[in-house]
Amino acid sequence: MSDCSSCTVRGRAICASLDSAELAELGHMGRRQRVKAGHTLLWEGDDAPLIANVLRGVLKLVVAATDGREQIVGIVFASDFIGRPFGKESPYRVTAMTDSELCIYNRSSFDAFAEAHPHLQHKLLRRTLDELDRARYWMMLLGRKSATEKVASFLLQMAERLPVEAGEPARSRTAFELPFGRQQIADILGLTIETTSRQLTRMRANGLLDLPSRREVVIRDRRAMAILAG
Amino acid sequence: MSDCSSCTVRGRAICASLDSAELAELGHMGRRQRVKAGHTLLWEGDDAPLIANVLRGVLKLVVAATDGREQIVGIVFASDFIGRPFGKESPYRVTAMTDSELCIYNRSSFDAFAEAHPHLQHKLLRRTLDELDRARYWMMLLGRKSATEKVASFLLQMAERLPVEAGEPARSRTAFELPFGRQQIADILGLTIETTSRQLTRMRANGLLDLPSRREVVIRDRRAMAILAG
DNA sequence: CGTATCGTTGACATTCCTCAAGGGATGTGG
DNA sequence: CCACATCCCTTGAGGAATGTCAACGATACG
Repeated sequence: MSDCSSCTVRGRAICASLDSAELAELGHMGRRQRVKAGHTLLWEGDDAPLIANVLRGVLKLVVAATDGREQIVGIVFASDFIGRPFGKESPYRVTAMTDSELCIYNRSSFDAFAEAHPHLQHKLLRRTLDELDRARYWMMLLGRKSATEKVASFLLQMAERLPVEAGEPARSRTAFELPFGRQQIADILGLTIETTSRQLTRMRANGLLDLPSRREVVIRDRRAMAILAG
Repeated sequence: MSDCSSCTVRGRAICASLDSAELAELGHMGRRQRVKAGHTLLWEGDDAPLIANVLRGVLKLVVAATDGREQIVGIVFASDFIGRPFGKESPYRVTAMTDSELCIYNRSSFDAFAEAHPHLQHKLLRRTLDELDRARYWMMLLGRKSATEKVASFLLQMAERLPVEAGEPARSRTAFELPFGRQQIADILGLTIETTSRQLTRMRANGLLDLPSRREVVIRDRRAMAILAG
């Protein structure tokens, strides 16, 4: 992998902190890999031997209870990174939700490289802080919001966070295609698939939404949706 | 504040990464401050003008919904740090739960110092990664566990994380005093105070617990508790 | 066209929350 | 030292929200 300079996420990923010499060095250590939707990269309790940048696709981070109940604890988009730098085992499973393309590094090499490149660590730190804020907001949603509020919050957040395809305005977007099905929405919100489905059906009945196909969503009344989100 | 070398959390806080010259420089920037239980240091939406190390005491990070429902999204113990380095507003309220002692820095000075001291950023990064893992585990608890499982998990985690007083073995501890009341336990677990109380009462009735006083807990059957925790 | 997967809907069960009352500890003033 | 107030916790009864189980419908795919 030598063409980091033409990378699709160059400028957005943590590598943006590197100059071209450093980039060449890092590029030498990494390899590009495609993974199919459904493929699991890292298992819960694994020694987490890899760090990766996401070039394309959407992945989920999953924590499972002993009896199989699952909670999605993070969603990873293009330009985000995956893995647990500095030697701890992965506390969650990482699974691709769509066909994805990654830029993978051996963890120990990556760690060593990071130690030697403070700018990279700085980027990592900022990203991790942002991710922590997001996780904490989500804790409030999981602990304190009703099913309706959860679904409304989820849709609004997806409208903002979902990667924009070719030349749409990012903020005002109101129609989008979710990269996941009902069960996965339920696993994100800490609900059952049935409750999730009923909430969506009701929102459609109330004219807040259109659901043109299984995974497409059109928010018709953003204002009302924001009120529902609590 | 000049006696960082004799600091109670020297060696455990992020400052452990600094040599004595650097420590002196940082010590120059900071000031010690005591805060009373109940005092709020940082408000949700604040510009988060400070970074602090906790020398003593326990603080909570709280996210509130628009209507006042509260979720505790983090608990901060001695040697942990508070605040949002690198310029974002605080997404949560920070309130002392016990009388506490802090070592406070102006954020912009701290940021500048951190930029110049990669070791410090490295420590910050490691801590933030650990905290993120903890937050994500808690997301699973909030989204997928029952009231009983939540309370049991909470007690076990407190037995491990609560600071140890004078010369007790850290791991095997089974009796401890919680630094918070029932309402705050409820706010940590995403439950109501009544449900929390009922769970504790039931565990006591089943011989899993003793509750010698309002805030004291003695785990009598750790094994059974671990099973209840799911 | 048939089959598998996913989503929706309904009936019912359960958990947890809400509202209300009472109990126990702690602190204060008399 | 006692009476009283306050705060926090516990307990109970009833209800609402969500989960469970089951059947059916729709969509995608071979």
